[in-house]
Amino acid sequence: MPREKSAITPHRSKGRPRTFDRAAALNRALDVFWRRGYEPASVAELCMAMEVNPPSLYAAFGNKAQLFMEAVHHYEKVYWDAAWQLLEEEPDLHRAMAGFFREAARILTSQDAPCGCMVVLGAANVSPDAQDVNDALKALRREGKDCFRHRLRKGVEDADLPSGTDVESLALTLNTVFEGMSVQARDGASQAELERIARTAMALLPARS
Amino acid sequence: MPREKSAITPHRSKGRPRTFDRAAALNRALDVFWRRGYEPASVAELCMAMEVNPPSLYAAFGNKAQLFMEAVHHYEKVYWDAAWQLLEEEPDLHRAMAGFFREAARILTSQDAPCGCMVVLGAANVSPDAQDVNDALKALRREGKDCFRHRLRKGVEDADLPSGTDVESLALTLNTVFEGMSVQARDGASQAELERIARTAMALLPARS
DNA sequence: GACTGTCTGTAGCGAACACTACAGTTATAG
DNA sequence: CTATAACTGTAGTGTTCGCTACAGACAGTC
Repeated sequence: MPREKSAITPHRSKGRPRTFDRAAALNRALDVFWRRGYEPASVAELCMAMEVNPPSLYAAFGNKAQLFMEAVHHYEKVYWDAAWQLLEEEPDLHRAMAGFFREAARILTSQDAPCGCMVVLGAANVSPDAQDVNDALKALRREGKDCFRHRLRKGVEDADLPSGTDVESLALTLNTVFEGMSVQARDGASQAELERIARTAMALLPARS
Repeated sequence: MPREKSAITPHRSKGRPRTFDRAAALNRALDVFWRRGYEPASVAELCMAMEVNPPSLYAAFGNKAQLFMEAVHHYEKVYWDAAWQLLEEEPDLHRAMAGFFREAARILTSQDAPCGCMVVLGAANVSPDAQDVNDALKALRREGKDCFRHRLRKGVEDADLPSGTDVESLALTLNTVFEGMSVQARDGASQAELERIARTAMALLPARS
């Protein structure tokens, strides 16, 4: 009965084995980065939360930027993959969009503290020397926009939207609402408020012709 | 012929007069804060841009946080006051909204570098010890939301909108689009793209009943 | 057993941060 | 003129930042 990951990752190589759970530590780091953002999260605070000393952190994750990227990756996988998949795979476009936004409202308010989406706000203010981190998040934001566009295009093909629909403008706008919801969430908007925003924005989708 | 402010503010008090133009220095500071955000803008960089040494900065503006607040205040006054006034005073609601968003698209792309709105993104990631700065911006964001709500309510009273209009949801959503536009702008969206988003979002406004 | 490689905690590196002590300068007040 | 008060540049302050040198601990390999 092989397990994918034991609590303490087993070592088959030489050397002293790691004494902490890498996956658990990554989760703790994600929590800190999500709440604080990239730069305000200090390595000291990360170490505290991860219950690890700096040398162990650097040995396991490289440096702060790499740890952040890995945390974002994990964040996307744990929190958003299902939502994006729902958007893509639900056959009916209107239900797909409504479902995605409802899920987004849930995720954006799932933390006990209000922090919005890590991809949208996690590296909003960043020194010029950490520009690569911001660029990576920017690429992820672009992916989100592309998902909207792609799904809307499919909606037109499926005749869920009128053939004359301005897919490009609609994708841009829905993506803007989506990213705006992160700002709202960080300002303390409740799940119900975010759902209301989402439901209102759904009116932008033309009915089946 | 009294001038409101001479290039070098005249002193009627004792002591050595200031040798730099306070207003001009504030403008330079605004520029730095706008591009970089609150925390990544270092006092050293601010001093460089303002052509002033640290002691002069602190004597004239208090500290970094106060300088930032004053810069934000100035930013609001110079860039946004006219837009909010247009929103409030243009009699026709649909024209008021469209005008405001068109103006917003212009302002958000007016800098040579993409940076979005200072109120929305200027202190997005901030250490816990600068929380008061974030709180102040949050209050300004709330004001914006209230402006939308107030204007929409007036629109219903003026019969520019149907009497059954859900003003609250509409205000929340338009404000979300507005704040989302800042994220788009920082990601490099052009004025034309922002206008397209705005025009698309305008479809949320019900026609005169 | 000796050898080797990786992880561990301690302790501290240089750099950058926001901010200021201080002495000198230049204005007004009396 | 002297005294006082505000601003000036130089040259720092203490703190925090991300990161690491180092020595000891612990594993597999021979």
